[in-house]
Amino acid sequence: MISKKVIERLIIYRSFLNHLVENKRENVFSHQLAEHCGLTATRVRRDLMHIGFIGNYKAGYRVDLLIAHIRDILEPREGIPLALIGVGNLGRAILTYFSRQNPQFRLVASFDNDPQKIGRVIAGCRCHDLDQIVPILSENPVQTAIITVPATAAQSVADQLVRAGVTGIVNFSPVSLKVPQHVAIEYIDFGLIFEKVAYFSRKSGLTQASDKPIHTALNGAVPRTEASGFGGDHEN
Amino acid sequence: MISKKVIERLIIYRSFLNHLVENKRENVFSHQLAEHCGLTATRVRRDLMHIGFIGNYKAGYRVDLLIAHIRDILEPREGIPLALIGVGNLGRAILTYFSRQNPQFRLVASFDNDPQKIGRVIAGCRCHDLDQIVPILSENPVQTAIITVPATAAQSVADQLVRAGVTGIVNFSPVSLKVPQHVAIEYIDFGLIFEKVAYFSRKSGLTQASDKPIHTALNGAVPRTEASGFGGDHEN
DNA sequence: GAATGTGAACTGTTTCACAGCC
DNA sequence: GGCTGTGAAACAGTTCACATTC
Repeated sequence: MISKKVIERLIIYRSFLNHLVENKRENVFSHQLAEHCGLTATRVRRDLMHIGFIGNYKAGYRVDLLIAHIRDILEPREGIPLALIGVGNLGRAILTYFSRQNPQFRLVASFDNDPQKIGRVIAGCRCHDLDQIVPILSENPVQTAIITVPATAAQSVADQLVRAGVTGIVNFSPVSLKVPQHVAIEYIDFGLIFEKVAYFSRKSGLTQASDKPIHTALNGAVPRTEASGFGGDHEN
Repeated sequence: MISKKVIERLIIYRSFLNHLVENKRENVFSHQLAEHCGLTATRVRRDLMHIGFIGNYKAGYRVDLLIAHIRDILEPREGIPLALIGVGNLGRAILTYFSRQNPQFRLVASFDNDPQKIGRVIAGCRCHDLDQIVPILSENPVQTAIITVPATAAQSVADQLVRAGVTGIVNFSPVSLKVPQHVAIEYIDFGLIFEKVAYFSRKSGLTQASDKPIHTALNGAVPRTEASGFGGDHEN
């Protein structure tokens, strides 16, 4: 079983590798990958060793083969089906992100309890009634769902999702959810993140060149070619 | 120096503790905190020990004292000043989040390069020209900034922020940023997160009750009782 | 010489197990 | 008995150091 951190880095590697392909680069050294992804060369080599990818003593790693190898692990098929619950401001920002970007994901359905939204197509995705999660996801099965409803509704939404067969949840609401053990869950709590970084900002300010590198580097990342960030719905 | 993970959990504890205060609860046991925050009782006790908070053998921990103790560490004053760069869909969602919620944060300024937005007040915050980051943040100093611009612009924005004295960045764009060591940085790459969870969703579906704990719990709480599903959660 | 591949050491985090307290 | 506090063990993740290959 590949750990969460390795999976994260594979995604980051792939992003940079795609970049290299566009530039017609055929090979890459571990230290180049490292440099671009904000890691050490050793860690890169460990990761590649871990997934059983073999390089070449002279030329480093074949870009195309490595991309294929990572693809085999992540199995992205033609599009990862997702469902979004909660079409508020954040939910809409996410919908927009999908409608413009990455064909890598496929938004199957969205849900909300606002009568104004139910039935409408918002950012390219039809919005259904919250109560319809189970029936609709039974017809259009989805393994992964995104929760962007208010904290008070989150647990009940999660329960429905689990009943609908969802096995992975990205939870943007600031509450801890109780889900069965087989369900993977990732928490993105903006308030928590901002406060955490603010804490270390303050410390950095005081300590200056302190004991250790401070970087929190949650996800590390890389020039994802096609993916423009996404706050900006303007320019590029 | 308190580690990132402990800081995260302190924020989570505080959230539940505030809840307890509302319900007039005066004391709390480590296993209750653990239960609610998706952790183990040992880990809670370790954290409290780590920050030097002492409980009572009979009654557990005093809620009010613990809140005060955590507040002293996080120093939230009357409001953490923040700046937002990139008023696209995500940026607006974040602005709305602040204007409705937590007086804990104070959005000092927002920036964008869209002439349609510059000069306007959006979601309660005046939007300035991207080029004005340094002068405006020099007058209204901010230690922490949020980047929600497209990937192509992210590095140049980060450079300006650093020049303006920012020591902490939350980066929503999917690129690795080069910043001086004293700058704390946290990456939130939606695409990466969705794909990661999708990966483990698939694995969970197949493996069922497999080897190891499942929850990815990027930022915090994890509903966990015991060993469950997949390879390790650690760090983030 | 400049890469990769990898055992071994190290660091950070979590859990175990149990002493001490009420 | 059920709680806290904590040394010690276990574990995961990272880095070091170096043998190996071209």
